[in-house]
Amino acid sequence: MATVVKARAARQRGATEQLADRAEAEKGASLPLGRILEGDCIAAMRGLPTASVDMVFADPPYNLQLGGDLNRPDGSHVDAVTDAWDKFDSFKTYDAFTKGWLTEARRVLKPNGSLWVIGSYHNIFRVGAILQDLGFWILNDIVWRKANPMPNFKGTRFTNAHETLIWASTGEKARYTFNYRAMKTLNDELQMRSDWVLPICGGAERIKRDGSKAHPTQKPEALLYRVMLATTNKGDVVLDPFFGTGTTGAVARRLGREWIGCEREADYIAVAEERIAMALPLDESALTTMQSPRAAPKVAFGQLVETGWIAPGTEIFDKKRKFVAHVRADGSLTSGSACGSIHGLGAQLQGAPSCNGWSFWHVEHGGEVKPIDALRQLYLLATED
Amino acid sequence: MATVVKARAARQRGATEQLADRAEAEKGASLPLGRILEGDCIAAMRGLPTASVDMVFADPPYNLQLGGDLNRPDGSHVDAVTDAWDKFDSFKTYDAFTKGWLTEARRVLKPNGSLWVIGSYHNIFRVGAILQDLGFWILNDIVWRKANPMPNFKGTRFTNAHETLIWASTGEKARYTFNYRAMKTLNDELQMRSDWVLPICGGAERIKRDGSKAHPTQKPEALLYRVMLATTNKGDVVLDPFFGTGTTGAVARRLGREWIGCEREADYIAVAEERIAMALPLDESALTTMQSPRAAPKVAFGQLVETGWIAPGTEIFDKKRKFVAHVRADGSLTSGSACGSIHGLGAQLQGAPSCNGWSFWHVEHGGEVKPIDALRQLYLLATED
DNA sequence: GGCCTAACTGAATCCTTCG
DNA sequence: GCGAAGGATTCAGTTAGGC
Repeated sequence: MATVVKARAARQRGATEQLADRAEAEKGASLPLGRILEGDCIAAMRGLPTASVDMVFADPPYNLQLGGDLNRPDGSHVDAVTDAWDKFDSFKTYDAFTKGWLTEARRVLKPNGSLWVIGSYHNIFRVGAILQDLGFWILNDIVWRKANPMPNFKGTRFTNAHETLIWASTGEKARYTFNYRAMKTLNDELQMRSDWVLPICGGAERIKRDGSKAHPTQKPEALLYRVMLATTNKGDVVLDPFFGTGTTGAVARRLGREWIGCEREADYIAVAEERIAMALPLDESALTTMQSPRAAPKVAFGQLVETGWIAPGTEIFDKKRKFVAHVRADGSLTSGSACGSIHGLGAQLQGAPSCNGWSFWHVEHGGEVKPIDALRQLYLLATED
Repeated sequence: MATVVKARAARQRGATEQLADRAEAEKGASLPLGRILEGDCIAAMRGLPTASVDMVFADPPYNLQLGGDLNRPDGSHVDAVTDAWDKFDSFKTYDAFTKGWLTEARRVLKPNGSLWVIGSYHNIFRVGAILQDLGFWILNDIVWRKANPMPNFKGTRFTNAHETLIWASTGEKARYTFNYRAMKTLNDELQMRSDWVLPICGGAERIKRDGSKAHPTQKPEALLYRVMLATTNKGDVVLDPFFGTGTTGAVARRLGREWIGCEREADYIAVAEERIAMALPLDESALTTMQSPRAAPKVAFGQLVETGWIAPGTEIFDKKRKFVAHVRADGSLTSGSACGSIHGLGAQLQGAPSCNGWSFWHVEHGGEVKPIDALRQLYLLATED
């Protein structure tokens, strides 16, 4: 089904863009898809071609600046992030590091690709400001509201119960991917909001080695699932510069996306490779998602007239029958001295800046009053392959 | 009650600090308490003594950078923030402005005072980075989750459903005020989290002049109420450099805090003065409406799919197995050529006007057939706060 | 007054394609 | 790059008016 959609999309696109597609495919052949590049992520990204990936998901070090040890009220010790990779001398050092990897990420991204970064209040403000300075255009900030956060044991602050993600395109005019309909469906037919309630990663999902957690900041797969479903298409290439134990890779594989990871620590790489090998790709039918009308085949109103679904001369009207118009042979409408397309005349009569004629105009059909969009749906069903 | 706390605090502190308190009290006499300083806030703050206020609450311009007009799907026009005070040439200009007022705020704050700033993704990352650069120490970032945000009318992004507040002390070692007990009580004996669900300011609370809103971005009093209750004591001095229509002043008066405002626009000052004069100190009945109920644990079907409780591709069916469908990656269902949400497809297949998908659809789970609602209950139990 | 429905509103970086 | 035309797009809450 997804291939059908893709083929249809290709048919509707110009020859130039198809050539670009082929060029991309060839470049893709040289991309290290499904591989973890060992070493510093900036160096690793330098080896990737410019404008070659569709999305970057980054979970950089948070620069937590933790003080001494922390104990719970019962005296037990809290296992904090004390790894060397989270240590920076100063904000200046952290900023330079951030600017470095963001610059490479920007180069590697396709013009219509997008960037995701996750962080906490320790680092996210610096990351956000720097990515704006580099020319990224913020589309949303997303709050991951943790269903079960660690409490503040000392009672000195509010429970830190969320993390922040930034979603950004490469620039103001970029045409990024957003699967609006799939998100709306995922959220019980309400628009998906900028605050996401998801549990933290624990239980069976949390990877352990020798009885303790394999990585201190493993993200839940559900988070990556929503990110990828929302802002990539099947077959897209997702790059994660801070791969860790490979959550991005595991979810990408499940969702039929390609992936590339960068990681410095050999231990994490070993865990990630084993983990991704076990991730089961979903089959085609499960991967199909609800499509926006934007992606559906276009039906012009004139087509319904030509094929006899609506006869020329038919009277059509708005829901309250405040306005009445007649259909002409070319699919245009007349109402008194005014005329125009279904959209244009609807807007004109209402004095509105725009109007969706498909839902505005109604017609009597089989004894019932229906919006003309209902006829379009019937037409589509009847002419389906 | 608050005085008791204060007395205890005084007893526990040294003689030097008590002297400092007395010095502060004398300085306080010269502070323009309960007054709105007209003009630019940086200039106004320069007239205030160093280390003289206990808290700064700032709601600076967000630098929204809006494009053209926006209309709702019904054709109505969205009344946007187009005021001159929100216009900046560039990020550089905005940063300089931000650094200017934050520097003065820092000087005016007492060593153990704290700073609050509210913003959106347009500006908050810049504000956060700059205040860190100035030496402020972030204590929490707080997410105001709007119960009723404006939707994204064009379906191009996630609904921007929150704003972010930063709470910071003057430095890492500062002994800031945090009324832990009061917050826990306000939150039904659970620690107050970093995400607050509150309605936007509307209805009777929204101040109008000549039938239209007096200020485009009036904040709800409930927000200020929680901020002040959490991080100031009775009698503390609260400074608001962007006073607007005086929400900070009105809440300060009600809660027995002193306040100082800065505001450039004479129109806003007039509104604020009238408003604060009418604010009744400690209106207990209003207090109850301030306590928002905890976010209703609403779970969308898609969330069960994302979190792996129901895998994409899973077969689900009605009780009599008359209808069978398969789950897709976005939480939609397919059955033959039909597809839709759990509710929509259920209705469609039965030819019914509506259907409760949660009780209609069943799934095999642990060898038993259960309605999917049972899985939702399990999920809720597992992720409960 | 009470109930029902229509109209209105909110810090918003809010379309796409073709000529 | 720009203008014109096609056509896709909303949620929770309050207020006002009709009956």
